[in-house]
Amino acid sequence: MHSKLPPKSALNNPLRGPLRELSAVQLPSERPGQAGGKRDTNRRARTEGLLEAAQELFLASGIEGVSIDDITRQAGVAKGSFYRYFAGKEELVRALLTPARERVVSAFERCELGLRDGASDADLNRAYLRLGRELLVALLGSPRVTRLYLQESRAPAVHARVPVRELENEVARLALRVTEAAFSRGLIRRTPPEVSTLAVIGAAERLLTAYFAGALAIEPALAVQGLVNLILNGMR
Amino acid sequence: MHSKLPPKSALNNPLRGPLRELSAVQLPSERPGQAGGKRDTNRRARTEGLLEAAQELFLASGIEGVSIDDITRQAGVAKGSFYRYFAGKEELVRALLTPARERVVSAFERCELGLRDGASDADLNRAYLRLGRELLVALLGSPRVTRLYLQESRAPAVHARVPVRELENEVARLALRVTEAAFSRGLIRRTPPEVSTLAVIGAAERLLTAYFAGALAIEPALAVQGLVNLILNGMR
Amino acid sequence: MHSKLPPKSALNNPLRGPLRELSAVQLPSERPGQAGGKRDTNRRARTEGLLEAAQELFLASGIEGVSIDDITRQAGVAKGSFYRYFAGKEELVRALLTPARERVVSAFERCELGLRDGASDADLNRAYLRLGRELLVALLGSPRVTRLYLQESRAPAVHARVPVRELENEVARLALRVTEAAFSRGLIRRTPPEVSTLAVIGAAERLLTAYFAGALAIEPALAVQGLVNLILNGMR
Amino acid sequence: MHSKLPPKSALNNPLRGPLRELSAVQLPSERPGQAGGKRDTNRRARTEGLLEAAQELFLASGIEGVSIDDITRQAGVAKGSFYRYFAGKEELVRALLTPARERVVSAFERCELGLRDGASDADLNRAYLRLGRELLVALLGSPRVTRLYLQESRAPAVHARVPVRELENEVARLALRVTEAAFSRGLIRRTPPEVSTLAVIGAAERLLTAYFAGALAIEPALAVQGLVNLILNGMR
DNA sequence: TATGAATGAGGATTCATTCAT
DNA sequence: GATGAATGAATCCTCATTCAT
Repeated sequence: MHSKLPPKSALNNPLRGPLRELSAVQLPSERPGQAGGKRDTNRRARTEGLLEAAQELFLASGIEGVSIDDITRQAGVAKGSFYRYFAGKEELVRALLTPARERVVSAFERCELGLRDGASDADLNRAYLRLGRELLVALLGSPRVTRLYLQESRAPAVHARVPVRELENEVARLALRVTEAAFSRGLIRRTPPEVSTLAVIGAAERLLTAYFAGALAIEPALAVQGLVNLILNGMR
Repeated sequence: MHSKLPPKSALNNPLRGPLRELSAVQLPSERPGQAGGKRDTNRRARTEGLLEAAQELFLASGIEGVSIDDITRQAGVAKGSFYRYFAGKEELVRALLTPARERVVSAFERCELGLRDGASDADLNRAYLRLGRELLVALLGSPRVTRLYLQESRAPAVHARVPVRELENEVARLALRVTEAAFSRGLIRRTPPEVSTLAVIGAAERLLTAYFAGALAIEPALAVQGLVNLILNGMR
Repeated sequence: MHSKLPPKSALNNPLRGPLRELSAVQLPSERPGQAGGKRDTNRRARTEGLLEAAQELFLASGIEGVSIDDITRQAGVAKGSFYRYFAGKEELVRALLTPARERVVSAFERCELGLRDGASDADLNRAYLRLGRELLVALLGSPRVTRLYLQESRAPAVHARVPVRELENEVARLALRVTEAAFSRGLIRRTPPEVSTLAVIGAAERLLTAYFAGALAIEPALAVQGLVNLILNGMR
Repeated sequence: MHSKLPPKSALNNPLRGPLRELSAVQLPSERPGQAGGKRDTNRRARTEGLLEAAQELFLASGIEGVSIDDITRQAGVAKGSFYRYFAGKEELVRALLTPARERVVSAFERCELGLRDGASDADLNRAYLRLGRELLVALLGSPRVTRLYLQESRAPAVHARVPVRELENEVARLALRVTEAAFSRGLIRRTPPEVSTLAVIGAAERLLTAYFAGALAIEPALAVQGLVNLILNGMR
């Protein structure tokens, strides 16, 4: 079942190439030239260069603190070229989030299914652990996108931050569905589903933030374990 | 148990006066005119007007999305007047946070003391509940500052956001000390202190965010109860 | 003949009090209060404080680079008070120049008289030497005003620099009259009066500038001697 | 003897094209477009237009009295365009001075060489006359830059005036070397080199200033002759 | 298609001057 | 009289977006 996960080393080691973490860059579709042809290749290279540059800069200065000029200068392309690839900063942010978003969504859906099938406490335990592990893999597999999400997902949904907030809403919605699935089957009792859902999300996000900031002494995998323990069994 | 909480109306209804939530505006002291004189009154009114305007705008557009022009226009004062009261946006943000910061710090300190004195599980339970309640009072007593903190405390510490991140660091530090106090007394066992501290902070912040966004169906006091239950006893 | 000159030490040593070099500060005349009374004393103190502050700042940053704010802050008075004493920066500059201007004018006039009376080459020599000496005394007796004049007298006559340029014109006019007096008596032959006049002025100003900048290794008195030698041997 | 001087009309009449006096505008080289292509042409035109506008305005109001807005308005370009061509006013001033600076430096160097080779009094006389003539040609060939230099070279070296003061220092240094060359060969005796150097510079600058102000009745070439006479007869 | 030049609105900050206290 | 608060124009500089080359 876990055989399709990337090996552990891929999670902890720095990624080799720039933006290796982004699997499938989204491109406008109605373009001339064959897929894989020279034009297509150039277009992809440009797009990835811009995304990579923007990603780096966003993490350093925040989405709002980075100008198109900054991005194109960092990417080494002309300013005018930016607008051939993205309608604006908001579209670029959307493109930046899309691959990770898809992975997170699918992780949630798979986990939800697993949760529906389980029945015993052990099943619940296993499902939640898998939820944590899969999300961890998804998030740590795109560390910079994750950091971008973490740092921008709370600020007001204005301008280029809109797609981040959309993702934030989607995550909350997906997570709530998971919790409600568990709740409806009587596996969770004491806490209202909204509360426990948001609490878990908040806890996880805060731990991730600390991890990325280097402020968490322990391994993220252990932190997940600790978090799941905490969630399931409480502090005592 | 809830008798010390502010009445519901105070939490959910808009505050009457501008910035009622800010207790004591910080002012430079070496100014002419008697305290309480006309000049002093005008000065305080201006300062509060600017803080109030900035607060409103920050919540709507984010700190970075609001210009000095926006603030002075909203406050109804001349652009140049801003700089008589604040050295820049960063200083204004600092002034905005200061009263709440002090209240939060003192709440943490009081709670830490209570925790040190307790010995039994019941003591722990009580101390944590009081921690939650006191912070809740502090935070919901300054709802807009709290929202400002929540929305800005994750983004990069650049420019005017610096004071928010400073506060964020301080909160994490204070909370960790509380947890370590409990941990050192053997009241918490299973989870490393950093993990449980950050998890609780993250959970609380997320719940507050949802509450302020109107996305939490239940009362915040109940949510706190639920959160503390969750923390202490786990989901099961 | 030299008995009325200040002693040498007064020329070379730094002046003790601030603005000691300014003898008679010009004040608006139709003010209430007796001359020498408390009001009058305060007024003079304020005026001198502002002039002193302005003088210092002008030398450091140029007349145009200094704001009213800078001056009042440096003088330790309220900004509004400035306008009770001066109509604006231009008037302040005028007040700054006036005492030195009067001294220079009278020096020129005395020298011109001496030149008209003389007949021999020795008379000419003496008159010119005295001219140089008297101007030197006048200029080095108000070193900061002199520096201000030197640094501002070439730039366009706009705004607050107008009075400096007026003085510059007056100096050129006075000097030309001196030269023409000598020329008309046949004491100077080879060079047209305008040329020699302006040449001498320019040379003297440049040497003074270097002296004040600390770029002239020799004593100013020796420099004058050298300059007069240079001029006289050339002009005859 | 005067045959190599520019004809009178060239000196007194306004120059035909804009900034004809500036020989080679300095441009960043790593720009796209062929040299001489449309882009290159436009770029040069813009640069010259800005320099020309600034030059005119600087002479009228002084460097400090002219804003970037003034310059772009006068040049007929958008405000933002200024910064594509110059990092700021200081850089523009530097660009304005550079061609003239190079000409002056080379004139000094050639003259110094000539002076080293000469031996007799006649050689000295000739070398100095040539020095005067060459500098005159250089300075009157760029009359507006010369005027700019004259009007700004004494004021404090702040902000955009820094390059002017740099040039002023360089001129003094070069001139001193010339004088020292003459001095070391025994051609000048009575006056210390610093004094005579600065005196000559000051005299020449003052005469030029008067000439440009229309306050010198005689021809500049004659004035130079007069000045050299004055100097040489005095210095020997 | 790629480039970077052009634009002018918008941002922060300063300033001279007036005026209420 | 003295103070410093208020004002809004002015200044420097940046930015997103468009467009000629």
